[in-house]
Amino acid sequence: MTMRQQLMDIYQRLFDAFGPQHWWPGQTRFEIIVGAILTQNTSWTNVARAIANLQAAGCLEPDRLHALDAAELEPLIRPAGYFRLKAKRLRNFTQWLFDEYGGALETLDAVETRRLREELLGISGIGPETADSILLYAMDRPVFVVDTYTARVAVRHGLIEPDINYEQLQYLFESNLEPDVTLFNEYHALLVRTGKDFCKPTPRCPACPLNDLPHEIHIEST
DNA sequence: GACCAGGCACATC
DNA sequence: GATGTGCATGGT
Repeated sequence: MTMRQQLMDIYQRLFDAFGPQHWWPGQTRFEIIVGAILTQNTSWTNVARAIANLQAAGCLEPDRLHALDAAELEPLIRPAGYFRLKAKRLRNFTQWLFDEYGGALETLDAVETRRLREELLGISGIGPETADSILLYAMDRPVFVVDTYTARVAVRHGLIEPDINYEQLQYLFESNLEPDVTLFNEYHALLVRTGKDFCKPTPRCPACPLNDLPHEIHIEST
């Protein structure tokens, strides 16, 4: 099988097993961006509480969020963990949005994807995964989002070596799949679902949809 | 009580 | 340039 066929086979198995994941869980672009920052190394259930607090406070809009100082914002996002750090990161984003784009997310539509990615990476607190999540799920750009689950599944099934970096793993998917926002959306969501349910750091993968793939290290490797 | 969760920046060697 | 560490809450 070619790499493309392997990647599509994995996708098909996961989709057949789990069905559509309906990502991103958020109503507006700004809510998606806020969620992308808050979910850094944090489970979504915790993030959902923080977002509910922001919603209740009427602060899920760039101007309202930006108007808050740290003493007001930190308690609202406390359930998401790293709350002092993430309060700064949210503010770094809104500061950039107002400084460079007048606070209007729609103006980002005119910016070319590579350039927008570089600009996002220039914001302190936004790394590759957060930037790509924003690009794919908030900006509808065909960018493949890589995360720890992506790497874990790919390594366990022998698609890559363990020491591959973020951009290399991203390139593996982007160079072998059509640049399709819907496909990238669902694929990443399915990989996260697989990671949550089966591909734990401690390898125990009963009933994983990928169990009978031709691999040697699905269970044994890290 | 240990481990994990949809990372990232910064220090240190 | 690789490797280590702090950040923090909540579920299993």
